[in-house]
Amino acid sequence: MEARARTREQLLDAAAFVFARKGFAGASVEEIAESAGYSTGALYSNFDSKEQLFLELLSARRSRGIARRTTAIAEILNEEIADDADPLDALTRMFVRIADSDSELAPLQAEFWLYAVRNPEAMGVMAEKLEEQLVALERLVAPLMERFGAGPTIPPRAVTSALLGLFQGLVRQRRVDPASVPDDLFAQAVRWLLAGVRSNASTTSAPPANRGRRARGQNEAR
Amino acid sequence: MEARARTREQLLDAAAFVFARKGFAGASVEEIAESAGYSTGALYSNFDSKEQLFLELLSARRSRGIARRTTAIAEILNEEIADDADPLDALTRMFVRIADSDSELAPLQAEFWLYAVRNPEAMGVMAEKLEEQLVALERLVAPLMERFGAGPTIPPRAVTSALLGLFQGLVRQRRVDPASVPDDLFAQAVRWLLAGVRSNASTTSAPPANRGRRARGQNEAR
DNA sequence: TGTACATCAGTGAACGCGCGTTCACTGATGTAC
DNA sequence: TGTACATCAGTGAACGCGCGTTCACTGATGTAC
Repeated sequence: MEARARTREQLLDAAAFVFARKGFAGASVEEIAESAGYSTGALYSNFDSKEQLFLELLSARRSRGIARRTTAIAEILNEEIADDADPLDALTRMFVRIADSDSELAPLQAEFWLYAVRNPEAMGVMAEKLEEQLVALERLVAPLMERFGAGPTIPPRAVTSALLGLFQGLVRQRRVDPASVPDDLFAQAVRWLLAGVRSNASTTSAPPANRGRRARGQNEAR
Repeated sequence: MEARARTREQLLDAAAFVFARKGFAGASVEEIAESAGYSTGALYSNFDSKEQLFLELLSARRSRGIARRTTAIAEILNEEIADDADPLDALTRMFVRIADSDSELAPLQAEFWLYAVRNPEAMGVMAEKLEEQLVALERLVAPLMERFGAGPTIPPRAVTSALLGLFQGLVRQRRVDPASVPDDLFAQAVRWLLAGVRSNASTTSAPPANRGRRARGQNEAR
């Protein structure tokens, strides 16, 4: 690799680390440069500004991370299926790993999200990355749905969105209080979700009346 | 109300607003004080530091917001039940309202979360607030579970945690790309979850084998 | 009722520090002959 | 192969700005007599 390109990569690595730990506003370019082993001048020789460095991280790096995690999940899932084991046990391991050991991912993602909420011109890139992630995940979720016998009327995309939201929400919650989100809660919730999808509680979803129901419109004056 | 206490409240209101829009590090005390109609000195006459003001917001204000939202949900739910309508339609409205119109809640919450992740001494307070919210929500979820016929082995607390995670995850996702999280996705997912909980896919959860399964341990050498 | 004084919430200018950014410079590497 | 020069990635001190915090002060309000 060209020397210059390697410097850039090192600066990006350091930036990801420092931004995750201190936040966009809290991180100083000096700390980033120093942590990469360079001077602040080197940073400005490779990037226009602190802001551009941050955005570069979002637009050029996120895709790589998404792809890496998706293939990792796919591998584990396939392995379990080949072993004829419960494929959802794999999700528990994945969940615990991302939630606990990759401790920089969630803060950095929160930082990106806040930046995009506050700087709408960056929201487009953010939406692209989300789309990328949803497309990648859908390729894993669709077969799972079929395997679990979901009704053909259920759009895999909606289920994928829900799963991603559930995952990210639980990861954050686990950081606050691990006890409130036990290791297997995510997989457990996925089981419930898939079972629900299978039983197809689509649009009707009348609650199973466990006591006499009055006909609509007969209720007394409000 | 005492004049001093009112000043404090106004400063706290302004702080919530500015912190939500600029973040903890990005907000300036001058902007907060000015936005409340006071001088920066007034702010320091009421709070020890920018940090303490922020923490005051977390520890003294969050509870109020949680209680307010919980009772609002409870009211709507009860109303729908009294009308004998689908109680989950209410959730759709609630979801859309909090996600779209209360646009400061999610960023401020993300800001608190990031602060706590970075300053572990504040994590305790954060966990207390989460606990408070889970307890409040559980009182709404447990009856719903019963109504939907959940197996008695399913702990309401786990379902509540999952629902809160799902909700918060989808709110954030919706900010990035509203199209990926349609209005009724949250309620839809809740339906799936509750239907799954009813069918009780608890610990066993063997996937419905749609082809011959080999006995465990018979698989060829790895 | 009126006067003198005490209290204290809020003012706003001043301070000093840390930051993002700039830029004249260095020195290693490559190229021309 | 050796020499002179060009290029350019990276240096690091300097600049100026905005910020959090301080503090001597003001002036409205309440109290004592």
